[in-house]
Amino acid sequence: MYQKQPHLSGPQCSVIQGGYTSPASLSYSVLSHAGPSTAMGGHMGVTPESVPSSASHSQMSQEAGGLYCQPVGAQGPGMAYMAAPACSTSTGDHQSQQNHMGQQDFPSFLLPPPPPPPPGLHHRQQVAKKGMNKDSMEYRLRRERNNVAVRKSRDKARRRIQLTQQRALQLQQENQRLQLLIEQLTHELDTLRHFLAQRPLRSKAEEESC
Amino acid sequence: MYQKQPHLSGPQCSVIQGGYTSPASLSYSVLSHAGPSTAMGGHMGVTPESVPSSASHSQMSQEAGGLYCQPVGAQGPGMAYMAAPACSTSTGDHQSQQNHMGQQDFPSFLLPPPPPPPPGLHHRQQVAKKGMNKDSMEYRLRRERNNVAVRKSRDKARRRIQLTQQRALQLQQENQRLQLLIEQLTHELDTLRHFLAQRPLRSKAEEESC
DNA sequence: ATCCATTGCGCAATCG
DNA sequence: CCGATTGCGCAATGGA
Repeated sequence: MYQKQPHLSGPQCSVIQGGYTSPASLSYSVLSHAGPSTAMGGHMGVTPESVPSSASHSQMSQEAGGLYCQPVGAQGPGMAYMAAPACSTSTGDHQSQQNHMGQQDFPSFLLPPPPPPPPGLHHRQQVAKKGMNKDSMEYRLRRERNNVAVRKSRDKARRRIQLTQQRALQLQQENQRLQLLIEQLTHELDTLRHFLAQRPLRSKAEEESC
Repeated sequence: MYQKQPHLSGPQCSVIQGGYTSPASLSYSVLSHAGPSTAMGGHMGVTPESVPSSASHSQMSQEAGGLYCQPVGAQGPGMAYMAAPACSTSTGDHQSQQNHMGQQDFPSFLLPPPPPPPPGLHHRQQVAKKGMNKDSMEYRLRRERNNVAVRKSRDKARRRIQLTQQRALQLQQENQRLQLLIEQLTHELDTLRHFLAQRPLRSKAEEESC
């Protein structure tokens, strides 16, 4: 049932273009995170399901990308929309960050601008990752492979969740069954005990005395 | 612990820019969908969890966006990478589709080029949605609200899944407990029965006969 | 008609 | 280096 198309609004050209926004966005702004349910803490230690093995991870990845170069005088509190057209070139796009909320409690420039060089990582690799050309064949191959992996992983997760759900249901039914059986047995036992109570023990010796 | 920043590869300007790709992408190409687990059908009728109320939805949204204007002579089988730079303007971006795989079993142009006008939808609304300026304040507000809702919904789902998991565990333990109790009762009952079997019923009449 | 809730998807970071 | 996970934002859609 795949290969469905929603609308296809714009020009529908056939380009990769890969424009994106994820690596940025302050996310969880005052307005957002403090709001909903358990408020803070959110999806912290909440493992998605039984999660066969991994259960810790880091749950942090691309959060505040646009932390730097924040308009010092952000808009009013609660929202920091900026009508800037675009600062990165067509190739260097992505990471456009929504910069929700806008201002932190403290100037964000104080944070370490360049990621502190983690020991053990080859500079080459870093550059290779960061300088990766979005139009490169290798990049697209990587993306496609990852997309496949993601879909697979999510299907798996869905199945796992569904199984857990079914198991819970079956266990509940089994529980009812067992509880009923226990009631039955208990009743039977009571009856038997009552029956015996009415006829005190009568040993063979006693019987002989008759 | 939010407000973390990953790397900030590019220029890190503070723009919304909203470049994105989702609405397109053929997705689930020969290579992808046929591959993983249950292959086709995938996450079809698999409700994420117990899903309090909604359980049908349509599970289809933006799948084959770049179906049209596919390069007739796609690359080889298995991958359809295209090194096109970008075709949409900075404002009309998003929906760039990866057009994985490339060619369908049949020329995709045969599909209805313009989305068939769904009866019941006002043209105004369509335009309002599709022509939405990515730089508009309203758009950003909508996006941010939705992002908040999405985070909330996902937190909820995580909690629900976790609860189901816990419930299954508790039920399993309860089951063991009940099963043990049943064994006990059954044994006791057997003992009692055996005891009675060895002393045939003795009515009062019989007793009097002694 | 507007708003929130869900859901599938692709991206990037990270884990194994 | 590669696949598996995971958090995130986007867009479509369901539902009130």
